[in-house]
Order: sequence, then C-alpha cells, then structure tokens
Amino acid sequence: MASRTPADNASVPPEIQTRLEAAGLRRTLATRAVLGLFLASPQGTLSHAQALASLQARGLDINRVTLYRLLDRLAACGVLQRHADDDARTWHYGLAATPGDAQAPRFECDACHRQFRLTEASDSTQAVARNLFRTLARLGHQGQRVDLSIHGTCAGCVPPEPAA
Amino acid sequence: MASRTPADNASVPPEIQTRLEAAGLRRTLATRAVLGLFLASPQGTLSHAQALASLQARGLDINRVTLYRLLDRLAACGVLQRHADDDARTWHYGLAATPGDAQAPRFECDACHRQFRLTEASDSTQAVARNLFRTLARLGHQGQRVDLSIHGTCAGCVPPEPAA
DNA sequence: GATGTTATCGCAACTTGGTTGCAATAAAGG
DNA sequence: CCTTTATTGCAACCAAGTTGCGATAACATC
Repeated sequence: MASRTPADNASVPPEIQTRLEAAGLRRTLATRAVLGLFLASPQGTLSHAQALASLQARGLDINRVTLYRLLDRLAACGVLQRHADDDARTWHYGLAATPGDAQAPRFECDACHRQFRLTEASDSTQAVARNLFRTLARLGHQGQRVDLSIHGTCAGCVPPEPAA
Repeated sequence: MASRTPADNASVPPEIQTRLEAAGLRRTLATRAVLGLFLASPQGTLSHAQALASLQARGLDINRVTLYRLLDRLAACGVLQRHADDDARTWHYGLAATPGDAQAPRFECDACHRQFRLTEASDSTQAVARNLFRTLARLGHQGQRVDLSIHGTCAGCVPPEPAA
C-alpha cells in the first residue's frame, strides 16, 4: 500500500494528533483514512455504515469489525463523539468539540436521516448549558454534557413547495 | 382476570383517553397496565425492558413482543414519546407533552442509565427552541422538535463525597 | 345475550447493528 | 534486525427489535 494521499498526514490538526498519541493509537492506513473522512466535513456525522461505504467508495476495503473498533477507539480517546441516532438503532460519529467548547446543536433529518451540527447556533447551546448546570447543581445531579438536538426536515428534503 | 385495580379506569386523564379512542386503540388489560406505569411517575421514562420488569413485578405476565407493539402503538398515537438511549442501543418511552407545550429537558444518568425530565428547567427548552427555529428557518431547514438532553450522574449515583 | 368484525395477543422464527475470541499482521521503539 | 504491542480479519456470537400467523378477546350490532 505505497499510495498515500499527500493530504493524509498534513491534514491532521495538531490538536487531534496530540490526542491520538496520548492514547497510544498507531497511525495506520485505516486510522488516517477514517480521520480524513471526518475532517473532510467537520460539521457532518457518519454512521458506521455510512463511513464504511465512503471508505469503500474510495477503494479502501476495511473490515466492518475493524471499523467498529476504530470508531470506538477514536471516540474513546476523545477525537470523535458518538451518539445514538433517534430513529434507527445505530450510532453516529462526528468530530468532538475541543474541550470546554460547547457542541453546536445537532440537526437530525427525519427524512434522509443525515445529521450535522448547526454551528450557526452554537451560542444557543452555551447559553442553555450554563442555565441547566445551575439548575442541576441545585437538585444534586452532576451535569456533564448538554446535548441539543433538533428533529425536522433538512433543506434538501423539504418538498419543493408544490404550489402551496 | 376479574381483578381490576380500582385506579385502572379512573386514573386515565381524559386528554389521553381521547387520543386512545381517536386512534381506535382498545382498552385491554395490558394497555391500562402500561399506561398506569407511566402515569404513576409522569416525569419518568422507561425502556422496554424496564417496563416489562415492572409489569412482571406487579404479577402481570405480558409477552415481550406484545409489549413492544403496545409501546409502539402508544407512541404512534401520541400518548408516549420514544427516544433512543444514548448509551445502550435501546429506546426509552415517556409520556408525551401536550401538543404545543415544549418538553422539559431530559436527564440521562450515565451511571444507572435512568432517565427523567427536568420540569424545573422546562423554560430553558422553550427559550432555546424559539431561537433555534428562527435560525433553522433562515437556513431552509424545517425544525419539528427540539430535544434537550443532559448527560451526567444523577443525585442517587453521585459518589457520597469521600472526604474530598 | 348471540354474533360478526377487527384489534390485540402470544409464540416461534428472523433481521440487524454491534461485540467477542483468537490467530495473524504490522507499527513503533530499540 | 528484533521485540513489543496495537491493530486487523475472520467467524461465531449476542441482544434488541421485528415479522408472520393462528388464536383471543374488545367492541359494535343485532
């Protein structure tokens, strides 16, 4: 496997590189390919199946179990963040926010099942999170992470307004 | 099965009763029992497994498939609302909010996996929802439902502060 | 109260997304 | 080059949820 996209190494931000090393992850072909997948669209999230398909589309033939484990590893070391899809019984992975930086709200399209983050509204999360944590503390619970998700129909799936 | 708790009928709020009838659901023993389960703690949510256990604890021996279908039905007619648990690959069911009334944020304990709504903070949802829907509209997406969830450790699971 | 219609029940078999055990590879580090 | 140890691939496995279908039991009508 001598062919290596020039971007493979260059495109991994130091931020992420650090976490990979800290966790003792090795830079295998699969790791770089998967990471590249997510870095290509930082806002997006991918299910295991979607990621597998994308990889295969690029000619990479990774075993499904391997991908499961790789995604797990990346999530475990804080590079990716995983959360359940509300409709299918699957998990979606997306780049995790840098620590301290609240995640932007997630949009889940009920039609095409795609998910992505609404960076345009990341301040909503921040504001609401602060409030919530206060309330939680008062009740004796320990809040760790606020997850704001919106279900609806994404712009691509909205019916083209059939002469309403 | 002649024994019927006195509360069985009386406790079903007309609001819910209406939806059941509208959907043509029959008032079977199972329906009432399950409904009673949720009405007993309106804030709480139950997974299929938890609900099944509770029913069995009360001496009701309902088939697991039947319960799956019943929960589905109740969710379909808008009495219950279901959403994925972020950790296990399961669904949790809880009483749906009356239409128009935004759902209170959901707390998911990462330790005991219990979930419940924070009615104390339902205004957070309302506020953030209004904002989000505006932003969404601007981007061409159609928001339908805002789901605000917090992960953390619930009061019951927080370690008893071992002489920090 | 007898009767027909149709939702619901229970069982068994099946599907799906994900996991585990283990032997074979291959990055890192010397 | 050699050792250590993370990673890979395969096959078997698991758990949550679904489907098909005959048997029941609500509900409406007579």
